[in-house]
Amino acid sequence: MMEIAASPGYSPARSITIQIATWNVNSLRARMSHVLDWLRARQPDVLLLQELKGTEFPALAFQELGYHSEAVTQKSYNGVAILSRSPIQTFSTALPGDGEDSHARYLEVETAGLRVVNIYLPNGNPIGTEKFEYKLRWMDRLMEPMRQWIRADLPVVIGGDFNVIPEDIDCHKPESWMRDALFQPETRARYRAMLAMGYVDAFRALHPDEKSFTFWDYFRQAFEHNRGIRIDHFLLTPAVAARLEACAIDRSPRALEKPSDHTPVVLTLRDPG
DNA sequence: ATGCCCTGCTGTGCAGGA
Repeated sequence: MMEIAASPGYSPARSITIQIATWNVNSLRARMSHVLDWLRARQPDVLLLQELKGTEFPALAFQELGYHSEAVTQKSYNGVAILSRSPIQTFSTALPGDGEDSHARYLEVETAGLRVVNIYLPNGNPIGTEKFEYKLRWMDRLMEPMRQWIRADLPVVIGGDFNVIPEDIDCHKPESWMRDALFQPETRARYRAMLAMGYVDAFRALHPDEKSFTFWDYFRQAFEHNRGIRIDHFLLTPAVAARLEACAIDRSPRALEKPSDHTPVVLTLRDPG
């Protein structure tokens, strides 16, 4: 549902915006209190969740906060969900192109007047294995519908955990990631190919020189030292990019006790027209 | 070069994450 943007302290021209957030929670069961607290505080119109890590999905708890929801789950691993204040029409619960692929990593819906695609792109580590090949094939498969959405000039928001460090600026220390699947030339070339199609990286478009991260590993006080990477992204088709108002990383949940290793990214879009 | 830390599982250490 659209809402009047809060504007404490001053009164700009009335602007109607919609906020869409993405958050890899690294187990929904372990992070449920964080998610509920954050929803109450931020009240995004839409929230994309990744790494649910279980088959249970507490739709009722989200409904009590005013959210419709749709989830794609599997035992132990992966899992994605979309919450929305508006009704949700589900288009697809699996990425096309491989009938053998049973991972819960893709959810495509229509809500709030947008096509919203939630992805949990494969990690791909270690390189030189089937896991890395799976990641590259998954990216190739994703690019097929992405081309169609561009051709059809659809208003599409693709958000989620891409497991891609796009450029050097997106990590604290590039040398540390040289042998990692998230930073391989093949991985980054595919991400760049998505941008070349016409997709806009919402955060980077608004903050061309900002070194900000969405993930800090649990080791060696990485968050405290801000040794992180930017791997949670929003890619927008041109029709949506024209409405781009803001894209912000909310570091606060990462500082809580027992946090996810990722923190939310919040996209703000202006009203169409 | 590796582990660090965290999660789920029917486990009592492992796989997977990034």
